[in-house]
Amino acid sequence: MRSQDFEEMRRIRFFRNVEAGQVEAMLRGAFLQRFPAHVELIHTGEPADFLHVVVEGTVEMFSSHRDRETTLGVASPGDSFILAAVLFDRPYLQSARALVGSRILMVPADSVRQAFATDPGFARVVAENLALAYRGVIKELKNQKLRSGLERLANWLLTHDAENGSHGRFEFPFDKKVLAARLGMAPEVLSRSFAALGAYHVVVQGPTVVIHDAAALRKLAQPCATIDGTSL
Amino acid sequence: MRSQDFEEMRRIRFFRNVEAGQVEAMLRGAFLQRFPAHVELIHTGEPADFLHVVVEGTVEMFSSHRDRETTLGVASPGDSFILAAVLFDRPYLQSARALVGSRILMVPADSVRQAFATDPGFARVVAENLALAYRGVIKELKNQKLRSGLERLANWLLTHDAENGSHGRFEFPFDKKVLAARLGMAPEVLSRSFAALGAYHVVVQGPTVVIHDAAALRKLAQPCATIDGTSL
DNA sequence: GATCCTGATTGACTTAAGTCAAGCGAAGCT
DNA sequence: AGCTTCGCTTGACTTAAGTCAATCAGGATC
Repeated sequence: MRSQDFEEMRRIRFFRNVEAGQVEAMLRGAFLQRFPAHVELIHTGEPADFLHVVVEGTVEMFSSHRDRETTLGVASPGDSFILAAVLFDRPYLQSARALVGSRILMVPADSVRQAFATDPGFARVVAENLALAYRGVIKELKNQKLRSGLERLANWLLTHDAENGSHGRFEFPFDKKVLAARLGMAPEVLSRSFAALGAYHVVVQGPTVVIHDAAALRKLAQPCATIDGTSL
Repeated sequence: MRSQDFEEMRRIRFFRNVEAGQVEAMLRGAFLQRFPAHVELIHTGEPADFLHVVVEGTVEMFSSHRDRETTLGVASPGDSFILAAVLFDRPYLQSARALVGSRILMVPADSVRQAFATDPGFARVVAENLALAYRGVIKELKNQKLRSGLERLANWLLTHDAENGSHGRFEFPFDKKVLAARLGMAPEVLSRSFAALGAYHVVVQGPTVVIHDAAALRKLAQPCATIDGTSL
């Protein structure tokens, strides 16, 4: 890794509140790698060799079983993934692929475990990350089991709009079929769901969405802090 | 808490590998409480006042939204719950109710946060618990999104049998309607699924199940280490 | 420009799962 | 005993979602 990269890495969310010495120790053996779109970074079942942190780009976490595949989440810059597997030396439960060209920081598992064992501050950061990740998955599970496809879509639109300035209009950050997998439905069902949202004054024109009546959409979506809250 | 209880609590899985002094500090302000069956211990959305640890009994973790309700997991003796919420002072994402009369250790959230901040050993234990919990939910989410109801049931039967000595025969540890919620299906669907498993030589007689042909059931279930593995 | 892609949409149909209602049977009560 | 209650099952039906196939639109390529 080049020296100007060090500075950039140290600003990453994941390394905030971690002792400078520990960060450097972890970065020493680390790689900063560029992956083209659609490339698979890690594969379910393999041993956890590196902790991955998204520096730039978007990474889809997914998993397959038999002939089915589903998306479990999408990682954005600043997010780490497969931390739990790395820490306790377990096989990955998820696969990851770059959705667009991405820069990924790869920290050797040993360094992470070393830092975790010796630096209580880092252990705290790790626990916080795990707690947040855990709560995120719980929410996703509730989202999945307690809502219909249309409701999940409506809520996704609302939270995505809120995360992007609440203009009531935005572009899709990835292909609609990725969104479909993300929401746990077939692409065709997503199409039909968009059509159904016409009744709630949501208009989809190619890659852009306009929410003309947020109140109506919210009435359908019934957002809930213990499922959607991006903050809690 | 009585003094003979202290000894019992210190043997709990959750307190293994934690400094004796820290354990005592946490237990000092703790309650050991008995809850009758069907009583709700905590409720979604409330602030996290106590860390709960199951000493005896079984606790169902669930959540409701609109007019729907679903079971997110079942905690057995030795399991703690809502650790993530307690640690970072967030509202509960799940509700909990006793399935049978249960003894629950309740540790004040402050004590837990205190121990987490001061004892690196405890922080490590906490991170391990969170990592395990996280991986558990990821598996549950995959189970939910990648398998049909019948497949989920088949796998539940296999793992439950394995956890109870692999005799190919066991009694249900809770009502079938709880199992149905656990598996994410209506009770009626569970009934029909049991009927459908007749073709695989699974016989259900009231509260007992007999698996006559584990190989056939396994062929249907297609168990997978990255979904079912109780160990990984 | 013509051609290929790939992603998205639409229609017709199948399948999985939920719902409603009725009936059964064991546990518990008076 | 007679009764109720509750959990479970079964049947008939509805609804949500998946599947298959055809079509269309926009970008790339040559």
